[in-house]
Amino acid sequence: MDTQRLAELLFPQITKTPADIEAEFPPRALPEGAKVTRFAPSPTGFVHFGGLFPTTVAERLAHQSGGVLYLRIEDTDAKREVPGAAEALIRTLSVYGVNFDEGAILGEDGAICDRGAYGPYKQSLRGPIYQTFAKQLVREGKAYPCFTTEEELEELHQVNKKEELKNTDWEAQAEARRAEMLRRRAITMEEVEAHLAAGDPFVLRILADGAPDKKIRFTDLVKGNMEIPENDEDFVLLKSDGIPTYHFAHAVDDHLMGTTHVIRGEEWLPSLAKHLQLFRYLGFKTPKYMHIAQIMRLDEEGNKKKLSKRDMGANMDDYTRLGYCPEAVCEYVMTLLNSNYEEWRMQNPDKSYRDFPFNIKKMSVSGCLFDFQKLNDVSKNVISKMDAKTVAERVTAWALEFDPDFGKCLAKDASFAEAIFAIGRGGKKPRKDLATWADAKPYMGFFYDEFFAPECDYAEQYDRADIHAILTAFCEQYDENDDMNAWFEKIKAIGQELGYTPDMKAYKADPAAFRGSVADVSMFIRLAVTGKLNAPDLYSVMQILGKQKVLDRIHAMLSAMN
RNA sequence: GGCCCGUUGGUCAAGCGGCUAAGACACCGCCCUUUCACGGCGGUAACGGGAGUUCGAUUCUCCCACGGGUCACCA
Repeated sequence: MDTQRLAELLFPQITKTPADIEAEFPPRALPEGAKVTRFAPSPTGFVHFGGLFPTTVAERLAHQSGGVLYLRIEDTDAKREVPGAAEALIRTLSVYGVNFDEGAILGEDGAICDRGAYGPYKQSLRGPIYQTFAKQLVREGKAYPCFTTEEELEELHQVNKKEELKNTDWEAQAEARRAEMLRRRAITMEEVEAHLAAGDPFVLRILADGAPDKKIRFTDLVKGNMEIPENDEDFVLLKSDGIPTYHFAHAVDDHLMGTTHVIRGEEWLPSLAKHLQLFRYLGFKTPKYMHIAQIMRLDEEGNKKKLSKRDMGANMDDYTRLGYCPEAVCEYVMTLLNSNYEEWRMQNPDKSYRDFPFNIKKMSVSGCLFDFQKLNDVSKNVISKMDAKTVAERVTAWALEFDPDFGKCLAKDASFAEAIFAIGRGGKKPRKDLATWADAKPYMGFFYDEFFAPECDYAEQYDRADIHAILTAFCEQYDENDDMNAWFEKIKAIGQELGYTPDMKAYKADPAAFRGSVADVSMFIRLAVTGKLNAPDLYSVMQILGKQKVLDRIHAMLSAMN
């Protein structure tokens, strides 16, 4: 077959050569060791937690090494494309600290535009570039056109659609494919001309030179050394619309754009042989690869499964809605990404995670289970370090969107809200009771009459008359200007008169010797004032609430008891 | 089913031929404490199984089991 002629027949419109293209994409001038990484999403949906993972690695590696992080949109599948998805992707990533130096970025008008010298960064706009390399491959006899229609292929792969495939089906299918491949390869120039004359669409397939029983030795930066079988499948390079498949676009773009490290999920490992083959065919230097373990979830049977779109915690918007702050999510991601991160964090409690020396060697090879409990713990620590003003503002902002009734209460008086969140904040041992912004209402909602709802009654064992007497006495003696000590001394004294000891040690040693303790007295008052058995420091609560409201609530309790 | 990857406590994990097998989360107990939270102390809990290499295997090799991923004109 005259491959030179075939190339011209197939791609008459392509006049450039690969060398011309190469000249348009000169190597990057970067310092030694600088890494060029990328995020290359297909605009088919939202950002997935599993996607944030490799992306964070790419971001850290690039920016930590003085390199470049760029974004390339892999919109090679028009059928699946979701309008606006790319824009949303970029915005979400930005929230989680991933910002791009180059590529398809968001302009001031909110639309996507290119920045950088290696564009266009949308693959759908790079058709001629791919075709130039495709033409070259045809010329060299490394690729050929295939006129098999989608329907025919469908028929061939029909068995594949069924979940419960039997052994024999797989074998039969593989056999059928091999036969089909040979048939396709045997296409003659006459047949090609006839098809072309008839206007038949075709795909361009690679002419695979691999033997599956031969292995390629390969080193993945995360997975280490491995042996993978050579590729013998004539996979598609260009689809019938002239747009490349992922495999082809990956090789061409990552080469031209100067990617040094390809960071992606381990689900790509099985097609690695294809990529290696392509880089070799095209004469490109292969980048370094990092295949990152997947995040898993537990299914009904208790087995691990890849975290999928529909799972709670997959969509990054879930975290926003649940009230997790991005800093906490990033922090959690870092703990999963590098096993020594938590240790570093303990030694550097106030540094940004960006100061952490990210280390590829400290990455896990196996997939981990998503753990909300751990996220919550991480989040509590993150929030406990924020000042009251920040917490108040962010809780308010969150509530305004997801819990408007509560949000409006908070927004009404910002300094009041700030005072609420200042309780127990700061100092060496700050309260850690907020894992999410949504936790604020159950903890602090009682400050607002709208959400003040005494949630339980006094336990049976307490004498109603005692409670009544204590509350009444407290009302009589309460002085807003007392300091905490004086305030508490009064409470102790009130209790003691009725046989409620202020000496907790004595009480614990022999509870039967007393009617109760000052803990019980405090509880009576706390329940009346906050409506809850558990609340932040009662003295602070009263100071913030103000004398009138404190007395009102206690009086309300008193009359409710009658 | 083929191929590839993986397997240390409930979870995340350190370990890289010799250790009483770290640490964190969760859980339990104690202490601190007017409740809760915080903090402190302590506890329960692990090398999937079998061969081999070796004086010695969690660590190296092989086999098995289990789990995951993948087998498109999707990425």
